[in-house]
Amino acid sequence: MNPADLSASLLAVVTTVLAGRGSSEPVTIDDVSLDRPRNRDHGDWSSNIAMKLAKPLGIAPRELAQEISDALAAVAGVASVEVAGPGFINIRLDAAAAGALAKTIVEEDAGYGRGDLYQGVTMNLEFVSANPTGPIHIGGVRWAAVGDSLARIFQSQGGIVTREYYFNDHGAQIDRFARSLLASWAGEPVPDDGYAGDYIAEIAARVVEAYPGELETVPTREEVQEVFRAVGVEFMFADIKKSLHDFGVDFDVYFHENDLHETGAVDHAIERLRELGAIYEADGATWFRTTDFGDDKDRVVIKSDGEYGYMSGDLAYYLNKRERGFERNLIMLGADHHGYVRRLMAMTAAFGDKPYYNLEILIGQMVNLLRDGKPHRMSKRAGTVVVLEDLVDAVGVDAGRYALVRSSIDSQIDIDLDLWGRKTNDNPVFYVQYAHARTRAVARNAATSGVDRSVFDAALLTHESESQLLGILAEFPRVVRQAAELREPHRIARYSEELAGAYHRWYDNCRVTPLGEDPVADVHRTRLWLNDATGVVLRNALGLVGVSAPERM
RNA sequence: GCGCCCGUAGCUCAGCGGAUAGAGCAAUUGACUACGGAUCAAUAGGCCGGGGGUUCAAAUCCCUCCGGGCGCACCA
Repeated sequence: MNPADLSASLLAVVTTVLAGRGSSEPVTIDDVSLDRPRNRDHGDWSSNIAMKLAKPLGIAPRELAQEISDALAAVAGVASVEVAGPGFINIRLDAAAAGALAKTIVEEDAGYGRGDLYQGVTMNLEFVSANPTGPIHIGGVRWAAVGDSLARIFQSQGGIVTREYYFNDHGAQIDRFARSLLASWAGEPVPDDGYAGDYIAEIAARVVEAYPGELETVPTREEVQEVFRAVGVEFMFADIKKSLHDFGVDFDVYFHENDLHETGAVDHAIERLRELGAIYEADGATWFRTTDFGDDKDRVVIKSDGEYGYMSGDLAYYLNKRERGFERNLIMLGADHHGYVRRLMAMTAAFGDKPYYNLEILIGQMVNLLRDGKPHRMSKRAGTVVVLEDLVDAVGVDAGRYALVRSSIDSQIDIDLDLWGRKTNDNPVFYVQYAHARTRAVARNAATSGVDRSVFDAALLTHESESQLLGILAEFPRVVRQAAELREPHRIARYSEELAGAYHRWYDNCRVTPLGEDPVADVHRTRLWLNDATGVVLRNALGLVGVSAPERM
């Protein structure tokens, strides 16, 4: 008896009760929501369906609740049902029905928690997309952790996911980068609009190293700058890729903006909009009438000097993704880009697509890194650069990813490098990882002591801490689904902490291996199933946030 | 001025209409000749920024004010 079964039973009961009252009120599985009450006195599961339906039916909530309750009590696996408060229906399962889940989980193993929310849906997740003009700053790193986790979650819901990195090798920022490299090489000061930072000198030196003694022979300064541009970008980009890879994030597609221009995709996109009547000329420029689709001002796509406006690349890129067959396109940006949402949604609508469906923009708030309680400034342009490697050096991949993924992207977060670098119990990631390592240690001890999984009798899982643990294990598939629907990986992380806590409490109360000379009994064998089930779910949960589940720590 | 996000325990943060608002850390007190003490048990700590409204029920939804962060180009 898992929550889905119980929901189905409840729905059947409610439908019958309503029919008996001559009501044709339509009720679906989504209406009969079941909650796990905080307070254990309120049962294993609780439903507010009676309070929701009472009003339209004109019945007293408690009266309706009682009727549903009486019918539900007869369902197999349900130990008791009572009506409480204003009309809550509190359900208690018998131990065997609740405990059966432990076996199910062990058998489903990596499959437990998967769902079919996005079965067969093609999804493109674009994130990080930092320009190769410097190291990735912490905002990009947040998305590396969260975006990759989202990808894993969508995949676990059957989505066909492409992780994509859009990189701008076309615009003026790259020009500035190239000029900065050139200036560094020539021993000149940083150009006014150039990039500072030690990495510029480093990259310049590597370019020189790649062409020993040759740069001096290049006739014009422009040509030298071209070398720095082409080779410098390549080096920078290779560094970025490697940093991300070391962080456990690999992309399926690295998309170059240049390709859009070279293949004429930009003109193609503008022509398409022109056919749709969304383009006009004014003040010598070409405009996209985004205000027809909810934007607050129209946007330039070809400037009066003949150059493409910034948005033209976005138009072409979006069309390109659609032409590549992606149904759902998600773009993850920092809070400093939230102003783009409206115009991109206008674009989506102008192309005849569905805003917030075919295209979604996720906005992540800023991250502050603290060291010794003092903020680190993060800007490629300023001297103090905090890069992915710094984070990994300070706290490691697991703690870094976990710290970034355990908070809602709507919240600005402060990450204390000292705290997250600590390998002690004030670091939540270790609390969870330790719980997993402990399930493995218990399993090893069980094997040594002759406890195996040859017997499973769920009715023996009667301890309060076992019922708590089972309740939390049962919730995992819903948590994953919800994380997918809401694009909120932090729910998985928080869930894993809750599960780890319940496991530690269970461990404290219920032994898997018998004490001393006590004989191995069925209760020990059955508990081993529960222990292993917890290990499976912790591993699956950590996997979804890209954090390792160690066998030992 | 307009727009997006945030304001919950000392700190970092959960809580997409439900019952007595939670976790971790920090504080205080306990538990190891018991499967790993990186653990557990207990205590203490809150006008959920203020004020209105909707609802049987609001931290949650709506309005408004205050406070903080980030944006509002023919720059990318």
